[in-house]
Amino acid sequence: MSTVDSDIKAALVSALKTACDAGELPKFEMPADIPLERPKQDTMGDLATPLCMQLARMLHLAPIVIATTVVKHLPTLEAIGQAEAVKPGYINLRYNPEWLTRQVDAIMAAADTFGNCDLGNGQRVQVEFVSANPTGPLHIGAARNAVLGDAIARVLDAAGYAVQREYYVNDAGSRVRVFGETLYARYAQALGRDVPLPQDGYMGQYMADMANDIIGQVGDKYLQAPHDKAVLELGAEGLRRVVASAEADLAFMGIRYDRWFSEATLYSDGTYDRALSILRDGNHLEKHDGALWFKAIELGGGKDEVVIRSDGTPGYFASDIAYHYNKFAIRGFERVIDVWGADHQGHVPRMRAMMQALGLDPSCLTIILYQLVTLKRGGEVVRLSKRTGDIITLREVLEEVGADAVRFFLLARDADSQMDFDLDLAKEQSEVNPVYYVQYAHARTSSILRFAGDVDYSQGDVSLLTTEAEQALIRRMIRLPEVVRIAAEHLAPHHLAYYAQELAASLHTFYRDCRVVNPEPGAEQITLARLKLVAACRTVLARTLHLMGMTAPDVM
RNA sequence: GCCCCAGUAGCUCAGCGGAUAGAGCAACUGCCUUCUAAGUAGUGGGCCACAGGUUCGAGUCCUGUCUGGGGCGCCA
Repeated sequence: MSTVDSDIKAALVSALKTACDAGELPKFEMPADIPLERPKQDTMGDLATPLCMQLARMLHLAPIVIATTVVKHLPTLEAIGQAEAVKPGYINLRYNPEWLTRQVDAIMAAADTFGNCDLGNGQRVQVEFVSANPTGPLHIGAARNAVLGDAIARVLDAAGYAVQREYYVNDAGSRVRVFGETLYARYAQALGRDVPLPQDGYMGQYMADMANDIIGQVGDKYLQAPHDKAVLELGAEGLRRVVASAEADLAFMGIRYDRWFSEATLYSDGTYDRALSILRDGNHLEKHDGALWFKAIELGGGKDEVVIRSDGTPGYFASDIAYHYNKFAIRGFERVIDVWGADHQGHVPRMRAMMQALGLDPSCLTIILYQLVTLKRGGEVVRLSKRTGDIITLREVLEEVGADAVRFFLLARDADSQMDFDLDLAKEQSEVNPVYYVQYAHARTSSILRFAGDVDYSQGDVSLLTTEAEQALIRRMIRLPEVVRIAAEHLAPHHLAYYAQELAASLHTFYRDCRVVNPEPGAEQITLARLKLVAACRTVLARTLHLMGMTAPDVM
């Protein structure tokens, strides 16, 4: 489908050359890329190129003169029915209606693969997302990360990349120790011991709940063990539970990972030592103030960063070094995408410096930063404090508003855009909620096909689809490949949300203007053609929804 | 103080250097004996924060200013 664009570009180049050879245009160097865009208004056509305005200066000719000449020599193309040179110097192109309607058959043939492209060429890319500290249930802040990361993975998959989804489990840091201490304290308290919570411990009620749960299963055996051993084992047990609950929460919104990667293994399998020795050999490490530092400044990393603290324990950055060394040098990913909240934005320059110091290409690592979400309820900001344990969990929100609504709302904005997430609005099942608007369109197509019964419309003649509404709908449908391509190139799945609404709008307009199942005599053929159109549209809607990780309901 | 992100219709936001800047909601006016009205047609609404610059062409790129958010820990 996207070959149409390249055919058009080739045809434009060919027209330019013909005009040159005929002496109608002066000789000049062909531009490397031919710009092709969607006109702002439908009346202008389906595609347009401002090419001639760019050439005007070089050729010392008015853009409109060049455009007229190019149009004159434009070879005929199957997809293009009309080419026109207009005012400032655009060439506007209009699809050939017969070609357009044939795309319905093409979509039916492509089915679930419609919209895919081979942009990625099978390149191995890893998307690492969420990766929240496993010290408590996922809270709502993780939702945007989850939705964004998963949609990026889905889009890249559709764009022909070999995608691996990964969750990085921070099971090695000092916070895990504190987590174990907290759990131990709650455990002991529940068994009647007066053990204080650690400084900086986790205050949430969930820790006490977890302690009780563990007691229910294994009793007081950890009280018998030596303190350090108990903390360690209890911490590990708690961690297992927290990770399992994260996995369950994410699965609840349709997100599955290929791998849950343990930070601790970086230290046990030698990766950490290897990565660090590379930095040492490259003279990127320096000891002062009792700590070992990564010299990021000299590589443009903003500020130097502690690798090993003065107490001898490795900091989070030590793990990051080893982890990214593992991703590229050991597992061989050609490209890695990390999805981070904007509050980690200061680390990005250091990550680039680190890549360089490890002898890796910094451009192979893309860090997607998303702005933080303000949670609202009926227009009121909902304040959260993780410190006091006063959190809103992802699970609560999923159960309250539903996974589809959470996904759509958090996906419908550019990652760079700060946004409010209004729980009451997301929950509202009315016209103010675009989630239902889009899903309703899909349900409507299903409903029409249901109503039609067992009719075999596979031989429907799509060339009968000549009305404005029918053709407008097809125009929208065939845009999906382009939307996927753009979303993949920019790692910006929000384009899907806008496209979904446009496609739904076209379907609804078509529904109003065109009776599909028409029992009147003589309407048999148009009924079959329209049923095929509806089926194709249903495919495109479902595909779009699935790329966003949403369900496509048949009944609403 | 320095760094990052944003500032576009009353509100929430799209807008891959190109044409008369778009969508949803809100407001107003219409449309259900018809396959789902969770729908649809129309109207009004804009110095694209501000000031310079680059360009044939700037909401889009550059510089500065203002406003909002985030960051600048031997936390992650």
